[in-house]
Amino acid sequence: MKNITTPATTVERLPLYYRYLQKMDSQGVEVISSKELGDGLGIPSTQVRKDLSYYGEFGRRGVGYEVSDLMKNLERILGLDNNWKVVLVGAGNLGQALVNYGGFKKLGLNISHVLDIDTNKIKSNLGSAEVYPMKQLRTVVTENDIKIGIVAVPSEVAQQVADELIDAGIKAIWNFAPIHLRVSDDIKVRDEDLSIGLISLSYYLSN
Amino acid sequence: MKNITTPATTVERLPLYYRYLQKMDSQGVEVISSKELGDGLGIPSTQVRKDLSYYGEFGRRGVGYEVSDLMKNLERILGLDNNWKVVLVGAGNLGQALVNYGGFKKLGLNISHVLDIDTNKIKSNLGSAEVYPMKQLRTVVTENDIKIGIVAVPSEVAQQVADELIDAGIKAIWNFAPIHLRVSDDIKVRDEDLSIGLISLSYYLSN
DNA sequence: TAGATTGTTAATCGATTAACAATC
DNA sequence: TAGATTGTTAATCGATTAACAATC
Repeated sequence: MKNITTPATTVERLPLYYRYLQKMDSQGVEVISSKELGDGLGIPSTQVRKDLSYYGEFGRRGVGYEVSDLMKNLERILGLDNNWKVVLVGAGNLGQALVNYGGFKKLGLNISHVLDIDTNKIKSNLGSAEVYPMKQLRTVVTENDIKIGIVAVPSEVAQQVADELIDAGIKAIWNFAPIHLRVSDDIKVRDEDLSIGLISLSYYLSN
Repeated sequence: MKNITTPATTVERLPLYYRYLQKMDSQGVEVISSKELGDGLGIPSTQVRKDLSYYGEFGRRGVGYEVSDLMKNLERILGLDNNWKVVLVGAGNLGQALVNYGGFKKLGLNISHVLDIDTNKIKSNLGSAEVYPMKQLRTVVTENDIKIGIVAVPSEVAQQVADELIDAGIKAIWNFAPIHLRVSDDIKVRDEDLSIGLISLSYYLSN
């Protein structure tokens, strides 16, 4: 393993590997080859091996990868063993869907706190997350040492919410507002622009 | 304009251009340079020009791009003038959030029909979309000539739902289930795997 | 003409894939 | 040893960026 920078595309695939391993593990599979792993995800086996090689040598030649072992390694690599707390700002339709989305808990991630301007409007289907008014943003973030924030508010206020989150100590933002957030270099922003998916399908159907 | 295949990454950026132009247009801006457009989205001006150049020459040297003109061209390129009907399968939290997501209508796309196994469970906040039981999948798709389907059902049934949609005539699928759908080559699948976003933030915070 | 900005070429950078020695 | 599969190198492929002539 040389210390070359990992391609961004590799990072996107690691979660897929991890989740597929979870699935195989739950089915009692103990050893898996890069071919089997790749086939399950529509990814070439060469790419699976190459991706993993950025982080170490996890397999045995002639044999494959031990499922539980590779899972543990990926947990560490992806930082899932940190048990991050996550704060969600904006409890509209999308925000509520995210809180109730089952996929995160399995991954050691959970939306622990929810903020909204109108705490009354929030329906009670927010699972185990605690709900607070926007005013308490700073308190919630600092007292719980939260580093990850989700922005699910209207575009017009997204930049302001991001600024407040960063000011309170947030280091990574998952942004669902369809605007370009301006942040300093030490803050990681991940845009999840839902319109793009649907428009790109329209594009491919038309061309 | 030569006929080279357009990079997939370019297709992802076209919707961003289009939406930013809509915003500028609503603010009364009539002409915009690739620099201004790029700055608003965090994209280099060279890339903006290169992206557009795959489809034609839309600007005037020394001047820039006429906003309304470029918008019309992008509408055509993205196929937004087709006024696609879209069928959503799965009216859970996420499905409901998608139906109520305001961003699509502005783009000439709209979720016109919703399917779910349990029509009773569906709350009434599904806007103008019509709700049908799963049994009517084929009828809804064929009678309305729908080509785009959204899969927002649990992973266990996602492949089966996709198969049924394709069998009824759907050509493009927006898949929110975190599994790899197996489809023939003439079907376009766009995966929207929500876990990846959050996990990748965890990764970047840990490294 | 002087200044601005496009459209495009060529150079650079980054990601994927093929091939194969190493090794279980 | 024979068969299988990893880890890695080198070749290929694809995307971004710098530079600049064309032109308003």
